[in-house]
Amino acid sequence: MLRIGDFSRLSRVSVKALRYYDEIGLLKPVEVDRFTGYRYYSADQLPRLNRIVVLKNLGLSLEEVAQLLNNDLPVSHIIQLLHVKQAEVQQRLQDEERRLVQVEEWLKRIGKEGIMPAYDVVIKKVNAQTVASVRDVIPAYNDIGKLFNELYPYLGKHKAQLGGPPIAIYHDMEYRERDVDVEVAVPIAGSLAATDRIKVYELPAVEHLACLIHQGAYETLNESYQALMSWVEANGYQMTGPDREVYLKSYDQTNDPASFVTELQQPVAKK
Amino acid sequence: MLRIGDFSRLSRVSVKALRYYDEIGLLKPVEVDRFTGYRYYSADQLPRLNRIVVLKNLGLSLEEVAQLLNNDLPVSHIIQLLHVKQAEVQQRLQDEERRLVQVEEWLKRIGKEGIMPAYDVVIKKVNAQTVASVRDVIPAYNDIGKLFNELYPYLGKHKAQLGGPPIAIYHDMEYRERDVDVEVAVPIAGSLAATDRIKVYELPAVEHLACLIHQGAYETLNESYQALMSWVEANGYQMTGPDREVYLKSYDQTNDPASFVTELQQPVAKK
DNA sequence: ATATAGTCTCCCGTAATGGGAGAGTCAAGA
DNA sequence: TCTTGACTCTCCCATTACGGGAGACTATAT
Repeated sequence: MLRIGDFSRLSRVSVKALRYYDEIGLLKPVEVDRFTGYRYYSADQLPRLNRIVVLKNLGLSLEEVAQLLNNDLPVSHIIQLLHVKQAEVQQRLQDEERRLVQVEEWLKRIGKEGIMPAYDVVIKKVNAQTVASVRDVIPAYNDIGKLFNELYPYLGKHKAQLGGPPIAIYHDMEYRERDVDVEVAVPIAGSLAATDRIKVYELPAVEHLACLIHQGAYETLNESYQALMSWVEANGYQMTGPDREVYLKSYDQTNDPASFVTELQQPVAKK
Repeated sequence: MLRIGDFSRLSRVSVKALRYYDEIGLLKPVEVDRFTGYRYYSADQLPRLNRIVVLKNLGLSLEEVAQLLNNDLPVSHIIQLLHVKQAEVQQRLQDEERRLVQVEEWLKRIGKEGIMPAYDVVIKKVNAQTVASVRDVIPAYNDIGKLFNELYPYLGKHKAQLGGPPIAIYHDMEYRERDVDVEVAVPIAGSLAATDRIKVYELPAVEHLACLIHQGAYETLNESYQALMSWVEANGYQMTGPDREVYLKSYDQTNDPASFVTELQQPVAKK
């Protein structure tokens, strides 16, 4: 009979952990003194404890370890659990790899620029949402306001319930100075009648959207676009669809273009 | 001004998380209604929130994120922190890789044998310990008892305090049927006079010891040895020193050889 | 008898939220 | 104006696998 300290030394498992395993019923001492509460273990219990340690290192929770050890499950079930664990480990492995790339990217950026980077790119997912939209080829970017001026009065007239900030979608696959194919859309709740010019439909969900918040006037948007594109490049993504601008803070909330807030969104996929 | 739900939708950060960030002072709403407690955010806060998300994804704790964002630390400090994080990520990456190998090993074993594996190998570290030992070349394994019979009476006579179970160290680098160079040792606490035959010295620590618990009579030890060696092979280790047997439960505690418990220990290093 | 080392239970803390209760608030429709 | 439903608030508990520490008791050696 071994006292907990001796058993701990033999097994290299801490006393605290042993008491915890006792508490959750994973490994009970062969004997507990009814008067003093002292736990007494036997060397015979070392194999079980070793197995606990090994399974834990495999990434199983103690609850899963207990399942594997207590019932004698069918082997198929065990294999299944291990396959699940394998997938989890692979997932975490990928996560860590991505993390490593990104830490290195930061180190590179900060080393080059000598200051904290000025922008951050986040990968998001957006759900499908019903929108009312107008799409047209306009002479220049600045004419985008006209499309909104077409859309908003219509929404007001039909008392549509707005469901979020307005969005612009640039359908050209490359950059254009003029004759820009652009769609402006506003999320709406409920239903709304469409017209020739104004479509109402469900904007599909996008799984991976590289997003960057642009602060300031629209004249400096191109810098932010460049930053976004180079991030996409550097992080091993490729662009998979038309990019969007979400007007989070614009003329409707402030008159100072310097305080505008716009989110640039670029659908991407891992290369 | 955005209510927390709107801000949550725009940022894709949960309301719970936003409230938590508020609580720990990481991102406070621009305004909190003094009567209702409602939090009001501004779109201007999205860049900061994005940065929080990005740094969190890099593996920083929220406390570290707060440090980076609140003080304007010297850039060198930031770089240093990132290097630390880089090392951590690499460590976790390695851990996961090892884990993956081991999960696959288990799947292979369980697939081949059709049942739960019968043994487990654990990597341990042992500290240095003072031992009293006798080393000799004995005709056969069975004669090992004679060495103990030489050692134990001496320890008893000098009232030595025993510090753990007895150990045998096999100094031959390869397996031998006869003329085995073996050392038997017993950890002791305090000091003890040595003799010609009985040495007292500090058995050095070993960083990586592949350990397997053998249950049963010593006649079947060789099977366990084979299991241990093939595990070492399969997991990319190599043997780096003489192996040991630790007699956790033996004649001194039971008369039934079938209930003996012995730990086989093989010093190893990663290949 | 005493000193020392070991053990017991109980309670708190971790990191970053998620879940839920119960109460109050906001905006829109009838 | 009232109601309804969607939001929001605070507070409390739970998660994982223990580690730290307090205060009390126990075992063993001198």
